[in-house]
Amino acid sequence: MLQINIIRQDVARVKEKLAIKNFPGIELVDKIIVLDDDRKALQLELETLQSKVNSHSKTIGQLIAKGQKEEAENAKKSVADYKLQIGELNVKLAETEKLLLHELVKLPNLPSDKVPAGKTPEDNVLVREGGSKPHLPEQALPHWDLIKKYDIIDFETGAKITGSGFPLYKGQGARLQRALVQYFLDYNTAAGYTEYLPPFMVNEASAYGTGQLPDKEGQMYYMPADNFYMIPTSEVPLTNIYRDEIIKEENLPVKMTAYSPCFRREAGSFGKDVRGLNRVHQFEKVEIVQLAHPGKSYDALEEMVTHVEKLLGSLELPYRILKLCGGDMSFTSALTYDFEVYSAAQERWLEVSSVSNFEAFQANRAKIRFKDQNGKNQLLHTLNGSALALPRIVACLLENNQQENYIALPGVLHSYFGSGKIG
RNA sequence: GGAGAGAUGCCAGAGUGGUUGAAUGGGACGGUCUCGAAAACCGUUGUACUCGCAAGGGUACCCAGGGUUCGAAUCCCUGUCUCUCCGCCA
Repeated sequence: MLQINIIRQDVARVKEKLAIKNFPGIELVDKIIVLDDDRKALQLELETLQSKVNSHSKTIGQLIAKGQKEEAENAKKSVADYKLQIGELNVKLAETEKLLLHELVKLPNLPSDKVPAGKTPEDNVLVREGGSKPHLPEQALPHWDLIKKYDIIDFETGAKITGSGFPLYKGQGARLQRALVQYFLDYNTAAGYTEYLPPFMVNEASAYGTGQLPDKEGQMYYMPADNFYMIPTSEVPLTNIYRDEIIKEENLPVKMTAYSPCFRREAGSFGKDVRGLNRVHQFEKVEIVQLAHPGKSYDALEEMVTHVEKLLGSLELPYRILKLCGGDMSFTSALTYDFEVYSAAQERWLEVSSVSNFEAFQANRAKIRFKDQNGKNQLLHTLNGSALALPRIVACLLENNQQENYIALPGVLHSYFGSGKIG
């Protein structure tokens, strides 16, 4: 959520920035400012009355103490009138605040100055490419065939147990998941990230704090009996660790990593994008999150990009890094780099990580702050990225490394996997 | 799931209807003393919103949400969480 004060400071700039994100409701900005003006006026009126009630009440107390009962009774009567007005104003103010918040949460984060203009993924800017694409033989198989050939992932039985998009990993397939998670966590903690194992369900306040609610409600699995949401990413519990907290400046940046399964309803997805491991309802992911000083968040972002890049390099997968254009960025992000690996058998790029700086957008809603050197509380910047999401990494590992009778695994995984190959 | 106890500032912990945004202690910060430090002493030490050019005001907040009252940290209701006991259980 954008800070209302920042919007008010430079309305023209806010509108300009929203245009880069191709936000269709620019006029919302003016509406919000009018609502905020109303709010201020109502608040002033209300507080003036409350102030009167308070001072009268004090007087009444003193009168009673002196035994002047009649004067006290008269004073009580005069307060009753204020109380009526206060009641009405309270209702109006609450309505206005609700409306203001309702509109304010509709505004996406402002893109940073570094974000290129553009509308579709074609407008994303290629930052770097790395690794080399393998030359596969004619009869190379896509991963959905390879998993059957080696009997390592069973979608049909997963569908029987739960439903479509809930893969059942088996044997070496299950072990590969464990090996990758372990490797990623070790890699992240070696870089100074503190490892967590968070709850996989969160309450409403947490889902709201990181911005999953209210706009992405339909994408989460929901448990009505307890009002819990299954996490779509461990970013949610990790970031919410510091919700409503004030961090000491010397403890910045806060660097966290966690493995978790991720649950996504993916309502509305269809077609070849969802084939095999490309899009599933439950998948494993290791996430990195940073809470950074506002002046240092873009350095932190670059650091995270390098961190993920080296990790992909160590898996010996062909990758590329894209800087997302305004139109392809998420609602909450100020700057995002996407990491894609090349799936040789599908002959397409698959997104495996997305590293973003949210600036103060999440922190404003979740009230994540630090005390600066002047003793003033300031919002932090939040950043996160995947390091890494497993399914598409697995798809590429299988496809790109397929041999006639086995699948070769990159050297870094051998000790974790207990073998150098599948099959 | 059943029974009971509790939730107050950075921490501990008073406070059971009237200048209480909150005693006291600890911590932290500033100062005095000291060559320096410790000790001692003095002082400072919440957040959000809002009015104001400023100085300086106002309002709200003692888990959360309602209620009673002229007035609530204090009384009532509901919820959440924590602890203890019982039950169940990997």
